[in-house]
Amino acid sequence: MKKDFSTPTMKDVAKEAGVALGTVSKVVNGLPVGDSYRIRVEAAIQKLNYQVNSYAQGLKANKTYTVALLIPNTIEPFYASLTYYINVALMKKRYRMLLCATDYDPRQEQEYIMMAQQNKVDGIIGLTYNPNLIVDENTPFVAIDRSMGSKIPCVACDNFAGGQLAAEKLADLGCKHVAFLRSGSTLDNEPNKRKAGFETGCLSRGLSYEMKILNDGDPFEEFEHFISEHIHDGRLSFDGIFCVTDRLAYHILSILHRLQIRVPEDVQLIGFDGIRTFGSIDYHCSTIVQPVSDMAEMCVDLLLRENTMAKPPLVCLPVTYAYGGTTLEEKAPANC
Amino acid sequence: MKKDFSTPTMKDVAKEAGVALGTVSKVVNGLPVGDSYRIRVEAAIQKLNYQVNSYAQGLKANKTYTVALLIPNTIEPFYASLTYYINVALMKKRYRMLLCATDYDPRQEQEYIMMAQQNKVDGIIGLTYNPNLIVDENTPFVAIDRSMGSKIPCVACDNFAGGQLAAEKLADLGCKHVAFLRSGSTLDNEPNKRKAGFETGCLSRGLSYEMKILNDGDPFEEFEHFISEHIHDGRLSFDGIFCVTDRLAYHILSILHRLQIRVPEDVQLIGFDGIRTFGSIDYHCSTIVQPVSDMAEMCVDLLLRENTMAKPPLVCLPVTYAYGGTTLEEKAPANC
DNA sequence: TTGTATGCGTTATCAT
DNA sequence: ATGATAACGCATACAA
Repeated sequence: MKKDFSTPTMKDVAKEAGVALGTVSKVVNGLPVGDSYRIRVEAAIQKLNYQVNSYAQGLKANKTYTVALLIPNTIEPFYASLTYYINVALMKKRYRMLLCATDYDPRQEQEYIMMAQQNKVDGIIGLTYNPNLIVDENTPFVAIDRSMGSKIPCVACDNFAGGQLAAEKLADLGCKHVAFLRSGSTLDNEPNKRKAGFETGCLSRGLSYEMKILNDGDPFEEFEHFISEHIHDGRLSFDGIFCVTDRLAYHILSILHRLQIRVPEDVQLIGFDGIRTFGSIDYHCSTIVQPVSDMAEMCVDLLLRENTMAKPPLVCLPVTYAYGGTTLEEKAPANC
Repeated sequence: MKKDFSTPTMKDVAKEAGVALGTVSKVVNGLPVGDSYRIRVEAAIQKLNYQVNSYAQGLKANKTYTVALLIPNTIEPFYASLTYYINVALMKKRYRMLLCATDYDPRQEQEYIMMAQQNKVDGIIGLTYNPNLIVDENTPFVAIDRSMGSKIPCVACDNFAGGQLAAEKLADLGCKHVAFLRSGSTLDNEPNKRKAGFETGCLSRGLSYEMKILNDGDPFEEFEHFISEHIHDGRLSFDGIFCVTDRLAYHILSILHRLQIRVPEDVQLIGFDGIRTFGSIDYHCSTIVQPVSDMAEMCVDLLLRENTMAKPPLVCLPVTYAYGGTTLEEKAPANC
């Protein structure tokens, strides 16, 4: 019994064109071939609707033009945006992307890494939460937002400068006493530098500040308690807040509304991340903007760079400030 | 010259364990093997850190356990959510996902399809905008939100019922004269049924309505004109609006704010999609909720279903209504 | 220049 | 039950 319904192979093309197998391979790969042969082969390819089998290619060449992306999910705007831009950056270089949504689960992260290795990916880009990931020595790896040792490059925005910038902005906009709010992973990662940057900025501008830091398990309600405690005679005792993410800022905003504190009149609010899901019209809050597209390109560049020696252990990309309605401003930027 | 730094193969394991190649294969695949052999092989696998090569498997078996997802991007909440849940549904069945962000570009869509076919994917799930996609007959395909002929199943939410539900909700909440606003692709797709459903709902409830429909190229500002034109003596001439997406609702909301129209006091607003990126605390507007997770599961089920005959041409999944602050409500649902 | 033969890592069909 | 061998589709070194 012969294969019949299956997709055509090079052998079929060769037979159809009346040439040898190697000749077809050369035509497909753009290697020099006599014109008369080339034409016949191309005609046969058209006729049979032939497409190369990347699996056979990959097996032979030990290269798959495939990269795995490990990311908690694609729903939170920062992850969603990163995923998109990394996909675009890979596509530009004609690489395919294996998406691995890990749900912050260290076990799933490890499982996906093994899957990727079995799939012989040419590299892995990972924003992960497992501190002891086991990843094969000869599978290139680029980490986002977390240092995983000097052999693995880490790409992040300049989180420290971002915190500093937030403090300076609040000072510029007239704040005197501010608060720093943080929740999220206590894992040793780059975004944690936002706090140190903010403190540095406050000190250099003579801003006094307090901090409320929630650890992983803590209930979000604690932020509401914290804010309530700082209301005396209907007035909030600080006039500026820096939230470690836009997500948190969004949450704080709803608390403030509920407590009848006006933003930005009574208190100004700055978040961090700066993703605008619907283009320029869409913002929750003023924010420190991560250069997501640049970070994505950098990840891909570093990952696919041949020269292993030229891979720096940490790359910090510059952040910017963007107005978003929760700070006072000379004037709001034009919409649309 | 021998391979040396490359990853170990079955042959290496066989040599290490002192058994034949076939025996290793059996152990790896869980086929019956003598216990003494099994133990030696497993030890060798451990020692060498062996992992199967899915590319060799795929070549042999003509099955790759890989599915491609074609989606415009992963940034807009509905697409982001769909991507995530499809990834989860695939993972459950131990399938890998090739992410293809197409940017609404018909050419990229076609390119990605060819790439997927060369990659010998076991199937393709696509939310596409190219009406003449060429896709190989023997590559299973499931479409989202767009019918592509009776041979290709289409998965969507019940868009007609959703439009109807929106009209009924507005009627229940006291509206008398409402508006339908729409922008987006004019391509013949399932979401376009929202309009017909809404009209049907209005008629059955005796609601009068007007419509403003923007075509692909039209500037968004037209919505602002439309609304301005319907303000007389500071009052809007309709008391309810149904927007064809949450994205549009969000935009309309900011226009209404600018025009000093209060929501929901002066006019109630219902959108469509219902993605909450930050969990339950996060909403822009009241909305008709698509069952994204169910849609994702359905796509995967249909795609991987062996029995080709059992694939219905169109599957519509039920929608629900969710309060989100832009409609009057008996009381807001408890947060958290 | 074109054709032939071998091997990539695996699975499956054979004998043993 | 285990070991040898062919085949999957392609690329390439080598022979013609």
